[in-house]
Parts: sequence; C-alpha cells; structure tokens
Amino acid sequence: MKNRLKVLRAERNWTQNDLAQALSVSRQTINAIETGKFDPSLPLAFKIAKVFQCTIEDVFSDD
Amino acid sequence: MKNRLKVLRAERNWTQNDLAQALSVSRQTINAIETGKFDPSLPLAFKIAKVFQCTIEDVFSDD
DNA sequence: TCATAATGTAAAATACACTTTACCATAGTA
DNA sequence: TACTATGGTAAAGTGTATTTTACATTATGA
Repeated sequence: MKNRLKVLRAERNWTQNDLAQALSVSRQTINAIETGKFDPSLPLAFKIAKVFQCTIEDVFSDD
Repeated sequence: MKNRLKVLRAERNWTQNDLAQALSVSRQTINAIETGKFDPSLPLAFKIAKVFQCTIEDVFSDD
C-alpha cells in the first residue's frame, strides 16, 4: 500500500505532530505510516480521509 | 464501522466461503467481519472493494 | 427423514497496529 | 554557540486482525 500522507500534509503545512493530534494518535504512528512501516487500521484510514476531506482512495492506493 | 458485505454477497449469490476464497482469506475472517467482531485491515478492505467492483466507501462506513 | 451446505462461534497461536518513552540527526533561529 | 522544531527510529508493552482446528446450529434438498 502506498499513501500520499506526506504530500497532503505538506499542502496544508502540517507537521506530523499536527496531524497526529488531529487524529488523536501518536506522532510515531503517523511517521510509521508515512515511512511505510505499516498500514493504518481501516477506522484510522477513514479518519485520515476525513481530516483531509477526501476519500480513502485519494489517500491510499494498492501499491 | 458498518459494512455491507452480507448484502453485496447476497446480490451475487456468493457464500462466505466463495468470498473467502476470492480474497484468499479464511471463511472465519469473512464471518467475523460480517458479524462485526472486527474490521478488516486496510489492504483487505481494498481487496474486498475490488472483488465487488466498488469503492471502500461503498462497502464500509463509519459508525 | 437423512445428508449436506451454509453459517455462527470458540480457543490457541501468530502477525500487525498503535502507544509510550526515549534518543539521534538535521535545519533554522536567537 | 545554544536552543527549538521537525522528522526518523528503536524497544517494550498492549490490543486487534487473521489463521487453524473444531464443533454446533440452521436451512435445504434427496
């Protein structure tokens, strides 16, 4: 799975910490997702799409 | 998270086992998702949307 | 009625998602 | 120089997703 978190974050000038707080997760979770260490759970993926006001498919893609 | 797996499956006349095999997961995984015991991983959610030829948002929803 | 298909469920094991704490590197700024 | 912000990473712990095996229940069909 690929994701566009870093770009979407940059477009909004958000730090990893900003995003983490908006999602109520730790900064390490954001970092791990961005650096491809693991994929978020489905509920977290929904939250991520919501804060970026787009669909899950806009953020994540099947490799 | 809610999901429409059971309905989508019924529309196609697929058993839980049919779907499990199409996704290369166990039948128990399909059953557990349908009965709300847990949510699929994000990669599996993508696979599910793909076999039903729709988006993740068409299959799953928050709440 | 009997046999079988489909579904629900449970326990133990493994893999993965996520947290907390903590440290290191880099870049920018006082 | 020293300080601060940002990002990368690591270890240990907790919780969840998924597998395998196995058994029970319900529906269906011969």
